[in-house]
Amino acid sequence: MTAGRGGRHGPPPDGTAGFLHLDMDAFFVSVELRRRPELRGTPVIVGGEGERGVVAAASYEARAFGIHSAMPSTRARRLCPHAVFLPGDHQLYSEVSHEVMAILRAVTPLVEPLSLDEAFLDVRGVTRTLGPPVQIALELRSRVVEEQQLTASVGIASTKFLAKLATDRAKPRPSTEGPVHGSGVHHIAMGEEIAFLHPLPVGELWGVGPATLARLSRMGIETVGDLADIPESRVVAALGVASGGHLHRLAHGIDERPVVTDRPSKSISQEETFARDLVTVEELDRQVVRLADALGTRLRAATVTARTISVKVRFADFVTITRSSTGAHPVDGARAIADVVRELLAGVDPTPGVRLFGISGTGLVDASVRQLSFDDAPGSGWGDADDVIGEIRDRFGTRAIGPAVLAGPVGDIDVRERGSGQWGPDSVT
DNA sequence: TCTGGGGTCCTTAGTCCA
DNA sequence: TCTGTGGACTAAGGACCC
Repeated sequence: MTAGRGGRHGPPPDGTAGFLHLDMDAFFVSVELRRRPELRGTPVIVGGEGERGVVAAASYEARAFGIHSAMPSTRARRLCPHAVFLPGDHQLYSEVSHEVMAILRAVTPLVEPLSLDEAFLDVRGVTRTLGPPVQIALELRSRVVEEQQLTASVGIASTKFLAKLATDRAKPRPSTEGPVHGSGVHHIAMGEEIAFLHPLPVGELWGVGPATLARLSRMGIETVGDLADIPESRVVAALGVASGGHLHRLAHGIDERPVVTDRPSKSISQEETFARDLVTVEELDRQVVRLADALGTRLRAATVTARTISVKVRFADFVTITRSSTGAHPVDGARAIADVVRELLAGVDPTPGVRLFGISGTGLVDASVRQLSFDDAPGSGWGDADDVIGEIRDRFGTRAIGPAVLAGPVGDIDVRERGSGQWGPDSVT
Protein backbone atom coordinates (compact mmCIF):
# COMPACT_ATOMS: atom_id res chain seq x y z
CA MET A 1 0.00 0.00 0.00
CA THR A 2 1.30 3.47 -0.79
CA ALA A 3 0.38 6.98 0.14
CA GLY A 4 -0.91 9.36 -2.47
CA ARG A 5 1.54 11.64 -4.22
CA GLY A 6 0.38 14.63 -2.29
CA GLY A 7 -3.01 14.90 -3.87
CA ARG A 8 -5.05 12.96 -1.37
CA HIS A 9 -3.92 14.60 1.84
CA GLY A 10 -1.88 17.63 0.84
CA PRO A 11 0.28 19.52 3.30
CA PRO A 12 -1.15 20.37 6.70
CA PRO A 13 -2.87 23.76 6.60
CA ASP A 14 -0.54 25.37 9.16
CA GLY A 15 2.53 25.63 6.89
CA THR A 16 4.35 22.66 8.42
CA ALA A 17 5.62 19.75 6.42
CA GLY A 18 4.15 16.28 6.61
CA PHE A 19 6.96 13.74 6.30
CA LEU A 20 8.79 12.47 9.37
CA HIS A 21 12.07 10.57 9.46
CA LEU A 22 12.86 8.84 12.74
CA ASP A 23 16.32 7.49 13.45
CA MET A 24 17.29 5.71 16.67
CA ASP A 25 20.42 7.14 18.32
CA ALA A 26 23.35 4.66 18.24
CA PHE A 27 20.73 1.90 18.09
CA PHE A 28 22.70 -1.33 18.54
CA VAL A 29 24.85 0.18 21.28
CA SER A 30 21.85 1.70 23.06
CA VAL A 31 20.06 -1.66 23.10
CA GLU A 32 23.18 -3.29 24.57
CA LEU A 33 23.43 -0.60 27.26
CA ARG A 34 19.97 -1.49 28.55
CA ARG A 35 21.40 -4.81 29.75
CA ARG A 36 24.89 -3.48 30.47
CA PRO A 37 24.10 -0.18 32.24
CA GLU A 38 27.54 -0.19 33.88
CA LEU A 39 28.99 0.65 30.44
CA ARG A 40 27.02 3.90 30.08
CA GLY A 41 29.29 6.88 29.54
CA THR A 42 32.14 4.73 28.17
CA PRO A 43 33.32 3.98 24.62
CA VAL A 44 31.35 0.93 23.47
CA ILE A 45 31.58 -0.69 20.04
CA VAL A 46 29.26 -3.32 18.60
CA GLY A 47 30.93 -5.28 15.84
CA GLY A 48 33.36 -8.00 14.93
CA GLU A 49 36.50 -7.95 17.00
CA GLY A 50 38.55 -10.22 14.73
CA GLU A 51 41.23 -9.05 12.32
CA ARG A 52 38.69 -8.79 9.50
CA GLY A 53 35.83 -7.45 11.59
CA VAL A 54 34.21 -4.04 11.27
CA VAL A 55 32.37 -1.63 13.55
CA ALA A 56 28.60 -1.96 13.26
CA ALA A 57 27.80 0.78 15.79
CA ALA A 58 29.73 2.98 18.18
CA SER A 59 28.62 4.88 21.28
CA TYR A 60 28.98 8.66 21.13
CA GLU A 61 31.89 8.31 23.60
CA ALA A 62 33.63 6.03 21.09
CA ARG A 63 32.78 8.36 18.20
CA ALA A 64 34.68 11.13 20.00
CA PHE A 65 37.81 9.08 19.18
CA GLY A 66 36.94 9.19 15.48
CA ILE A 67 35.37 5.75 15.42
CA HIS A 68 32.42 5.26 13.10
CA SER A 69 30.43 2.40 11.64
CA ALA A 70 32.03 0.34 8.83
CA MET A 71 35.49 1.16 10.17
CA PRO A 72 37.81 -1.87 10.40
CA SER A 73 37.89 -3.06 14.00
CA THR A 74 41.68 -3.14 14.06
CA ARG A 75 41.73 0.58 13.36
CA ALA A 76 39.00 1.27 15.93
CA ARG A 77 41.06 -0.64 18.48
CA ARG A 78 44.12 1.49 17.71
CA LEU A 79 42.11 4.72 18.00
CA CYS A 80 40.60 3.71 21.32
CA PRO A 81 42.36 0.76 22.99
CA HIS A 82 40.13 0.85 26.08
CA ALA A 83 36.85 0.65 24.14
CA VAL A 84 34.60 -2.27 25.07
CA PHE A 85 33.77 -4.50 22.09
CA LEU A 86 30.44 -6.34 22.13
CA PRO A 87 29.70 -9.05 19.55
CA GLY A 88 26.17 -7.91 18.71
CA ASP A 89 22.83 -9.68 18.92
CA HIS A 90 20.97 -9.27 15.66
CA GLN A 91 17.96 -11.23 16.89
CA LEU A 92 17.50 -8.88 19.84
CA TYR A 93 17.89 -5.73 17.71
CA SER A 94 15.31 -7.10 15.32
CA GLU A 95 12.83 -7.69 18.14
CA VAL A 96 13.36 -4.22 19.60
CA SER A 97 13.00 -2.74 16.11
CA HIS A 98 9.60 -4.41 15.74
CA GLU A 99 8.48 -2.88 19.01
CA VAL A 100 9.64 0.58 17.97
CA MET A 101 7.90 0.26 14.60
CA ALA A 102 4.71 -0.71 16.45
CA ILE A 103 4.90 2.59 18.36
CA LEU A 104 5.16 4.43 15.04
CA ARG A 105 2.27 2.50 13.50
CA ALA A 106 0.08 3.49 16.42
CA VAL A 107 0.34 7.04 15.06
CA THR A 108 -0.18 6.28 11.37
CA PRO A 109 -0.27 3.15 9.22
CA LEU A 110 1.90 5.03 6.68
CA VAL A 111 5.23 3.85 8.09
CA GLU A 112 8.12 2.82 5.83
CA PRO A 113 10.93 1.04 7.71
CA LEU A 114 14.28 1.81 6.06
CA SER A 115 16.36 -0.43 8.27
CA LEU A 116 16.17 -1.77 11.82
CA ASP A 117 16.64 1.70 13.30
CA GLU A 118 15.07 4.10 10.80
CA ALA A 119 11.68 4.79 9.31
CA PHE A 120 9.72 7.36 7.32
CA LEU A 121 6.21 8.37 8.33
CA ASP A 122 3.61 10.27 6.34
CA VAL A 123 1.55 12.13 8.95
CA ARG A 124 -0.36 14.41 6.59
CA GLY A 125 -3.56 12.47 7.18
CA VAL A 126 -3.46 12.55 10.99
CA THR A 127 -2.55 16.16 11.84
CA ARG A 128 -6.20 17.09 12.29
CA THR A 129 -6.60 14.58 15.11
CA LEU A 130 -3.06 14.44 16.54
CA GLY A 131 -1.84 17.99 16.07
CA PRO A 132 0.97 19.45 13.97
CA PRO A 133 3.91 17.23 12.91
CA VAL A 134 6.28 18.75 15.49
CA GLN A 135 3.88 17.75 18.25
CA ILE A 136 3.58 14.25 16.77
CA ALA A 137 7.38 13.98 16.62
CA LEU A 138 7.81 15.03 20.25
CA GLU A 139 5.12 12.56 21.31
CA LEU A 140 6.81 9.74 19.37
CA ARG A 141 10.17 10.49 20.99
CA SER A 142 8.76 10.39 24.48
CA ARG A 143 6.85 7.17 23.81
CA VAL A 144 10.04 5.49 22.54
CA VAL A 145 11.91 6.63 25.66
CA GLU A 146 9.11 5.52 28.01
CA GLU A 147 8.43 2.15 26.42
CA GLN A 148 11.93 1.18 25.22
CA GLN A 149 14.35 3.30 27.27
CA LEU A 150 15.91 4.36 23.95
CA THR A 151 16.29 7.76 22.33
CA ALA A 152 15.53 8.71 18.77
CA SER A 153 15.95 11.81 16.62
CA VAL A 154 13.26 13.03 14.25
CA GLY A 155 13.39 15.18 11.13
CA ILE A 156 10.32 16.83 9.63
CA ALA A 157 10.04 18.23 6.11
CA SER A 158 7.87 18.39 3.04
CA THR A 159 9.67 15.45 1.38
CA LYS A 160 11.28 12.21 2.51
CA PHE A 161 14.86 13.07 1.68
CA LEU A 162 14.65 16.51 3.32
CA ALA A 163 13.19 14.90 6.43
CA LYS A 164 16.17 12.56 6.50
CA LEU A 165 18.60 15.47 6.21
CA ALA A 166 16.70 17.26 8.96
CA THR A 167 17.23 14.30 11.29
CA ASP A 168 20.99 14.86 11.10
CA ARG A 169 20.45 18.33 12.59
CA ALA A 170 18.53 16.82 15.48
CA LYS A 171 21.15 14.20 16.40
CA PRO A 172 23.47 14.21 19.41
CA ARG A 173 27.09 15.11 18.59
CA PRO A 174 30.18 13.40 19.93
CA SER A 175 32.77 15.56 21.68
CA THR A 176 35.80 14.98 23.85
CA GLU A 177 33.80 16.27 26.84
CA GLY A 178 31.10 13.68 26.21
CA PRO A 179 28.06 13.57 23.93
CA VAL A 180 26.38 16.91 23.22
CA HIS A 181 22.61 16.55 23.28
CA GLY A 182 20.88 17.36 20.01
CA SER A 183 17.56 19.13 19.65
CA GLY A 184 15.86 15.76 19.16
CA VAL A 185 13.48 17.18 16.57
CA HIS A 186 14.34 19.38 13.60
CA HIS A 187 11.70 20.87 11.34
CA ILE A 188 12.33 22.33 7.89
CA ALA A 189 9.26 24.49 7.38
CA MET A 190 7.48 24.77 4.06
CA GLY A 191 9.18 27.40 1.94
CA GLU A 192 12.52 27.10 3.73
CA GLU A 193 13.68 24.01 1.85
CA ILE A 194 16.01 25.67 -0.64
CA ALA A 195 17.64 27.93 1.97
CA PHE A 196 18.37 24.82 4.03
CA LEU A 197 19.47 22.69 1.13
CA HIS A 198 21.68 24.76 -1.14
CA PRO A 199 24.57 25.56 1.24
CA LEU A 200 25.02 21.86 2.11
CA PRO A 201 28.01 19.91 0.73
CA VAL A 202 26.76 17.90 -2.23
CA GLY A 203 27.97 14.71 -0.55
CA GLU A 204 25.11 15.03 1.93
CA LEU A 205 22.59 14.22 -0.78
CA TRP A 206 21.19 10.73 -0.40
CA GLY A 207 22.79 8.72 -3.21
CA VAL A 208 26.04 10.66 -3.51
CA GLY A 209 28.81 8.33 -2.37
CA PRO A 210 32.58 8.55 -2.88
CA ALA A 211 32.51 7.77 -6.62
CA THR A 212 29.77 10.26 -7.49
CA LEU A 213 31.31 12.86 -5.20
CA ALA A 214 34.62 12.58 -7.07
CA ARG A 215 32.89 13.01 -10.43
CA LEU A 216 30.90 16.02 -9.26
CA SER A 217 34.01 17.52 -7.73
CA ARG A 218 35.82 17.26 -11.07
CA MET A 219 32.92 19.28 -12.54
CA GLY A 220 33.50 21.96 -9.93
CA ILE A 221 30.37 21.06 -7.97
CA GLU A 222 30.89 21.33 -4.22
CA THR A 223 27.48 22.28 -2.78
CA VAL A 224 23.91 21.26 -3.46
CA GLY A 225 23.35 24.77 -4.77
CA ASP A 226 26.16 24.29 -7.32
CA LEU A 227 24.43 21.13 -8.53
CA ALA A 228 21.08 22.91 -8.82
CA ASP A 229 22.65 25.73 -10.84
CA ILE A 230 23.98 23.64 -13.73
CA PRO A 231 21.74 22.28 -16.51
CA GLU A 232 20.25 18.86 -15.88
CA SER A 233 21.68 17.64 -19.20
CA ARG A 234 25.23 18.05 -17.85
CA VAL A 235 24.45 16.04 -14.73
CA VAL A 236 22.76 13.35 -16.80
CA ALA A 237 25.76 13.20 -19.14
CA ALA A 238 28.07 12.70 -16.17
CA LEU A 239 26.00 10.33 -14.01
CA GLY A 240 23.49 8.66 -16.31
CA VAL A 241 19.80 9.23 -16.89
CA ALA A 242 18.46 7.75 -13.68
CA SER A 243 21.03 8.96 -11.13
CA GLY A 244 21.71 12.31 -12.83
CA GLY A 245 18.07 13.23 -13.22
CA HIS A 246 17.24 12.09 -9.72
CA LEU A 247 20.07 14.03 -8.05
CA HIS A 248 19.30 17.17 -10.03
CA ARG A 249 15.69 17.03 -8.86
CA LEU A 250 16.82 16.48 -5.28
CA ALA A 251 19.07 19.53 -5.55
CA HIS A 252 15.96 21.55 -6.36
CA GLY A 253 14.19 20.08 -3.36
CA ILE A 254 11.98 17.91 -5.55
CA ASP A 255 11.30 14.41 -4.22
CA GLU A 256 7.90 12.96 -4.98
CA ARG A 257 8.57 9.50 -3.60
CA PRO A 258 5.71 8.41 -1.36
CA VAL A 259 5.99 6.49 1.88
CA VAL A 260 5.80 2.83 0.87
CA THR A 261 4.58 0.61 3.68
CA ASP A 262 5.02 -2.79 2.13
CA ARG A 263 8.14 -3.52 0.09
CA PRO A 264 8.53 -7.21 -0.75
CA SER A 265 12.12 -8.48 -0.67
CA LYS A 266 13.79 -8.68 -4.08
CA SER A 267 16.71 -10.84 -3.03
CA ILE A 268 18.00 -12.97 -0.19
CA SER A 269 21.71 -13.48 0.15
CA GLN A 270 24.17 -15.21 2.41
CA GLU A 271 27.85 -14.37 2.31
CA GLU A 272 30.84 -14.66 4.54
CA THR A 273 34.35 -13.35 4.87
CA PHE A 274 36.61 -16.06 6.22
CA ALA A 275 39.16 -15.58 8.96
CA ARG A 276 41.63 -17.43 6.73
CA ASP A 277 41.51 -17.47 2.92
CA LEU A 278 40.23 -20.66 1.28
CA VAL A 279 42.69 -22.12 -1.22
CA THR A 280 41.36 -25.53 -2.24
CA VAL A 281 38.33 -26.67 -4.21
CA GLU A 282 37.38 -28.92 -1.28
CA GLU A 283 37.35 -26.01 1.19
CA LEU A 284 35.26 -23.94 -1.19
CA ASP A 285 32.85 -26.80 -1.74
CA ARG A 286 32.26 -27.14 2.00
CA GLN A 287 31.16 -23.51 1.99
CA VAL A 288 28.95 -24.15 -1.04
CA VAL A 289 27.10 -26.82 0.93
CA ARG A 290 26.90 -24.69 4.06
CA LEU A 291 25.72 -21.47 2.41
CA ALA A 292 23.30 -23.30 0.08
CA ASP A 293 21.80 -24.91 3.17
CA ALA A 294 21.54 -21.53 4.90
CA LEU A 295 20.09 -19.77 1.86
CA GLY A 296 17.56 -22.53 1.25
CA THR A 297 16.44 -22.32 4.86
CA ARG A 298 15.90 -18.60 4.56
CA LEU A 299 14.07 -18.86 1.23
CA ARG A 300 11.70 -21.46 2.64
CA ALA A 301 11.17 -19.43 5.80
CA ALA A 302 10.15 -16.53 3.56
CA THR A 303 7.98 -18.92 1.47
CA VAL A 304 9.68 -17.83 -1.74
CA THR A 305 11.69 -19.58 -4.43
CA ALA A 306 14.50 -18.02 -6.46
CA ARG A 307 14.57 -17.95 -10.26
CA THR A 308 18.15 -16.69 -10.34
CA ILE A 309 21.05 -17.95 -8.24
CA SER A 310 24.21 -15.82 -8.09
CA VAL A 311 27.60 -16.42 -6.55
CA LYS A 312 30.14 -13.86 -5.44
CA VAL A 313 33.81 -14.62 -4.93
CA ARG A 314 36.25 -12.10 -3.49
CA PHE A 315 39.88 -13.08 -3.86
CA ALA A 316 42.73 -12.22 -1.53
CA ASP A 317 43.64 -9.20 -3.69
CA PHE A 318 40.05 -7.96 -3.29
CA VAL A 319 39.18 -8.59 -6.93
CA THR A 320 35.53 -9.64 -6.84
CA ILE A 321 33.68 -11.62 -9.46
CA THR A 322 30.01 -12.56 -9.72
CA ARG A 323 28.34 -15.27 -11.74
CA SER A 324 24.63 -15.90 -12.07
CA SER A 325 22.25 -18.31 -13.66
CA THR A 326 18.53 -18.18 -14.27
CA GLY A 327 16.95 -21.58 -14.43
CA ALA A 328 13.74 -22.90 -15.93
CA HIS A 329 12.36 -23.66 -12.47
CA PRO A 330 12.80 -21.52 -9.35
CA VAL A 331 14.60 -23.28 -6.48
CA ASP A 332 14.52 -23.21 -2.69
CA GLY A 333 16.09 -26.54 -1.79
CA ALA A 334 19.64 -26.81 -0.46
CA ARG A 335 20.69 -29.49 -2.93
CA ALA A 336 19.20 -27.74 -5.96
CA ILE A 337 20.89 -24.47 -4.96
CA ALA A 338 24.22 -26.20 -4.39
CA ASP A 339 23.99 -27.85 -7.83
CA VAL A 340 23.54 -24.47 -9.53
CA VAL A 341 26.33 -22.91 -7.47
CA ARG A 342 28.77 -25.68 -8.41
CA GLU A 343 28.03 -25.11 -12.09
CA LEU A 344 28.65 -21.41 -11.69
CA LEU A 345 31.94 -22.09 -9.89
CA ALA A 346 33.16 -24.59 -12.49
CA GLY A 347 35.71 -22.20 -13.99
CA VAL A 348 36.71 -20.48 -10.76
CA ASP A 349 40.15 -21.30 -9.36
CA PRO A 350 40.36 -20.76 -5.58
CA THR A 351 44.13 -21.28 -5.30
CA PRO A 352 44.98 -17.51 -5.28
CA GLY A 353 42.97 -17.40 -2.04
CA VAL A 354 39.26 -16.73 -1.51
CA ARG A 355 38.55 -14.33 1.35
CA LEU A 356 34.79 -14.00 0.79
CA PHE A 357 32.22 -16.29 -0.71
CA GLY A 358 28.53 -15.60 -1.04
CA ILE A 359 25.42 -16.82 -2.79
CA SER A 360 22.13 -15.09 -3.38
CA GLY A 361 18.70 -15.76 -4.75
CA THR A 362 16.89 -13.13 -6.84
CA GLY A 363 13.84 -13.13 -9.04
CA LEU A 364 11.88 -14.29 -6.01
CA VAL A 365 8.60 -16.05 -6.67
CA ASP A 366 5.90 -16.83 -4.12
CA ALA A 367 6.55 -20.48 -3.22
CA SER A 368 2.84 -21.29 -3.26
CA VAL A 369 2.55 -20.50 -6.97
CA ARG A 370 5.71 -22.21 -8.21
CA GLN A 371 5.45 -24.78 -10.95
CA LEU A 372 6.04 -28.37 -10.02
CA SER A 373 9.58 -29.51 -10.77
CA PHE A 374 11.26 -32.88 -10.56
CA ASP A 375 12.38 -32.23 -6.98
CA ASP A 376 8.81 -31.54 -5.93
CA ALA A 377 7.47 -34.91 -7.04
CA PRO A 378 5.92 -36.75 -4.09
CA GLY A 379 8.50 -38.98 -2.47
CA SER A 380 11.33 -37.66 -4.65
CA GLY A 381 13.21 -37.03 -1.46
CA TRP A 382 14.87 -33.63 -1.37
CA GLY A 383 11.88 -31.32 -1.07
CA ASP A 384 10.52 -33.53 1.69
CA ALA A 385 13.94 -33.74 3.36
CA ASP A 386 14.26 -29.95 3.45
CA ASP A 387 10.86 -29.73 5.12
CA VAL A 388 11.85 -32.31 7.75
CA ILE A 389 15.17 -30.55 8.37
CA GLY A 390 13.26 -27.33 8.87
CA GLU A 391 10.99 -28.94 11.43
CA ILE A 392 13.93 -30.43 13.33
CA ARG A 393 15.68 -27.06 13.44
CA ASP A 394 12.52 -25.35 14.61
CA ARG A 395 12.36 -27.77 17.53
CA PHE A 396 16.02 -28.33 18.40
CA GLY A 397 17.91 -25.38 16.96
CA THR A 398 19.91 -24.60 13.82
CA ARG A 399 22.87 -26.78 14.75
CA ALA A 400 20.76 -29.87 15.44
CA ILE A 401 20.96 -31.12 11.87
CA GLY A 402 22.85 -30.28 8.71
CA PRO A 403 24.67 -31.65 5.69
CA ALA A 404 26.94 -34.60 6.57
CA VAL A 405 29.87 -33.06 4.70
CA LEU A 406 29.94 -30.29 7.29
CA ALA A 407 30.15 -32.63 10.27
CA GLY A 408 33.48 -32.29 12.08
CA PRO A 409 35.47 -35.02 13.80
CA VAL A 410 33.32 -34.80 16.93
CA GLY A 411 30.09 -34.51 15.02
CA ASP A 412 29.85 -30.76 15.44
CA ILE A 413 27.95 -29.29 12.52
CA ASP A 414 29.22 -26.06 11.06
CA VAL A 415 25.91 -24.39 10.38
CA ARG A 416 25.96 -20.90 11.81
CA GLU A 417 22.97 -19.12 13.23
CA ARG A 418 21.92 -16.32 10.92
CA GLY A 419 23.78 -13.17 11.83
CA SER A 420 26.39 -14.85 13.98
CA GLY A 421 29.07 -13.77 11.54
CA GLN A 422 27.35 -10.46 10.90
CA TRP A 423 30.34 -8.20 11.33
CA GLY A 424 33.18 -10.41 10.25
CA PRO A 425 34.98 -13.50 11.43
CA ASP A 426 35.96 -13.57 15.09
CA SER A 427 39.53 -14.67 14.62
CA VAL A 428 41.85 -16.72 12.47
CA THR A 429 41.26 -20.42 13.05
C1' DT B 1 45.14 1.10 8.23
C1' DC B 2 43.07 -2.44 4.38
C1' DT B 3 38.26 -2.72 3.45
C1' DG B 4 31.56 -6.98 6.98
C1' DG B 5 26.94 -8.41 5.70
C1' DG B 6 22.57 -7.72 3.63
C1' DG B 7 20.26 -5.29 0.70
C1' DT B 8 18.57 -1.96 -3.65
C1' DC B 9 19.17 0.16 -7.92
C1' DC B 10 21.65 1.44 -12.13
C1' DT B 11 24.61 0.88 -16.33
C1' DT B 12 26.42 -1.57 -20.03
C1' DA B 13 26.52 -5.21 -23.16
C1' DG B 14 24.84 -9.23 -25.45
C1' DT B 15 21.02 -12.15 -27.19
C1' DC B 16 16.57 -13.24 -28.82
C1' DC B 17 12.52 -12.06 -31.11
C1' DA B 18 8.76 -9.57 -33.31
C1' DT C 1 15.71 -11.90 -48.11
C1' DC C 2 18.18 -8.35 -45.89
C1' DT C 3 18.57 -4.67 -42.65
C1' DG C 4 17.11 -1.88 -38.94
C1' DT C 5 14.77 -1.06 -34.58
C1' DG C 6 13.18 -1.59 -30.14
C1' DG C 7 11.60 -4.28 -26.18
C1' DA C 8 12.38 -8.01 -22.98
C1' DC C 9 15.52 -10.60 -20.75
C1' DT C 10 20.01 -12.07 -18.90
C1' DA C 11 24.59 -11.35 -17.10
C1' DA C 12 28.39 -8.83 -14.90
C1' DG C 13 29.88 -5.18 -12.42
C1' DG C 14 29.55 -0.91 -9.79
C1' DA C 15 27.67 2.45 -6.52
C1' DC C 16 25.25 3.29 -2.64
C1' DC C 17 22.69 2.61 1.73
C1' DC C 18 22.40 1.10 6.80
